[in-house]
Amino acid sequence: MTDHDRAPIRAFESSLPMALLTAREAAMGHFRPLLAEHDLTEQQWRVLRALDAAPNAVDVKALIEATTLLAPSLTRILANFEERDLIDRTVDPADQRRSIIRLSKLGHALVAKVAPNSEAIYAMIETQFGAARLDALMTELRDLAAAIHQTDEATP
Amino acid sequence: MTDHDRAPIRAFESSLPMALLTAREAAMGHFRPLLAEHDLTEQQWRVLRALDAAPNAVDVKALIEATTLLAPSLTRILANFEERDLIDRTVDPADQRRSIIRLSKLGHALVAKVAPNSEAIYAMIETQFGAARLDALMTELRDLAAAIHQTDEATP
DNA sequence: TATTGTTATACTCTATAACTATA
DNA sequence: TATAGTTATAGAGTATAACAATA
Repeated sequence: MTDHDRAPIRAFESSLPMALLTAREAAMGHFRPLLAEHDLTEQQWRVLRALDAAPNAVDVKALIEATTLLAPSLTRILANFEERDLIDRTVDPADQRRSIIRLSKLGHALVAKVAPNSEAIYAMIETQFGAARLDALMTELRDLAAAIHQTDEATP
Repeated sequence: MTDHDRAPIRAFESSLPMALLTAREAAMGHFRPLLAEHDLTEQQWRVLRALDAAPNAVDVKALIEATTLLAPSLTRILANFEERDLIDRTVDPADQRRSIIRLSKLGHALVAKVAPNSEAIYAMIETQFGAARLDALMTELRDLAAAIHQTDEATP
C-alpha cells in the first residue's frame, strides 16, 4: 500500500455477464493449469468431454452444437486431435459429406486421466460452497439460459 | 430432421464452467451485436464500463484488476481508445511511471449511448426470469466466486 | 439447390518474456 | 532492486465469406 493507491473500481460487477465471467474465471483458474499439463486448451477439453459424453459416435454438426464452438475452430481442433491420435474419423457411409468422430483408445485414456482431477476440484468447490447450494445454482443457471433464449424467440 | 440425426450429446452440461459459459453466452448473444455496432469488443466494453464506474481517474494497474485483462491486452485497448479519442491520458506527477486514465467527453458519450440499450436488454431478462430471482442468482454467483477464492488460499 | 465441412483471411485476446523508465 | 507499463512474439479462438464435395 502506498500513498498513490486509489479507491477500487466498484459497481460494475453488478453486470450479469461480468458476474458470470468472474465466477467462471474463478472456477477455471483451478482447472486451466491441469489442462495445460496435458496440452489442452479449454475449448479442446470441451470437445473431448462432449465426445466422451456422447452415447454414440457424432458428426461435426452435433459437436458444434454441444460445444458452442464455430465450425472453423472445431475443424482445427479436430485436425489437431487427429495428429495426436486422440480421435478416429470415418466417413458416414449413408452420407459421404459427414464425418463420424469418435474418441480413440488414447483419447478415452486422456479423458480418464484428466476427469478425476476435474472432479476433485469440483468436490472442493462443493465442500466450500455447499453441495445443495451448488445444485440449486446450476438449476438457476440453466433456467436463466432458457429464459433468455425465450426472449430470443419473442424478438427475432 | 433426417434419418441421420443422432441422439444429442448430454450430461456434460452438468459441468459448472459449462453452465456458467452457456448462461453467459445466452446473455452476451443479445449484447454483442450492440457492441459491434459501435466497434467495440466485449473486452473494450469492460474497460469503458470500468472507467465509467470509477469514482476517480485510475491507473493501468487498477484497470487490470477491474477488468481481469492482461497488461498487454489492456495496453493495446488503451492505445486504440487514444486513437479514437475516447480517453485522456496524463502522467501521474507524483510517480512518472504511472499513467492516469480518464474517459474523455467522447468516451462518456459513447458509454451513455450504449448503456441504455444494455439496460433494456437487462430489463428484458429480468422480466423473463424474475427480478428477485435474478438478484438472488447474482448474489449466489458472487458468493461462489468468493468461496472458490477461499479454496485458493487453502491450497497455495 | 441446399447442406456438410474445410479453407482463407483478418482481427482480437491469451500468455510469457524481455525491455524501458522511473522509483 | 523493484515497480509501472510497453513491446515482442507465438498461439488460439472469433467471425465471415468463399469453396468443394455430396445430397
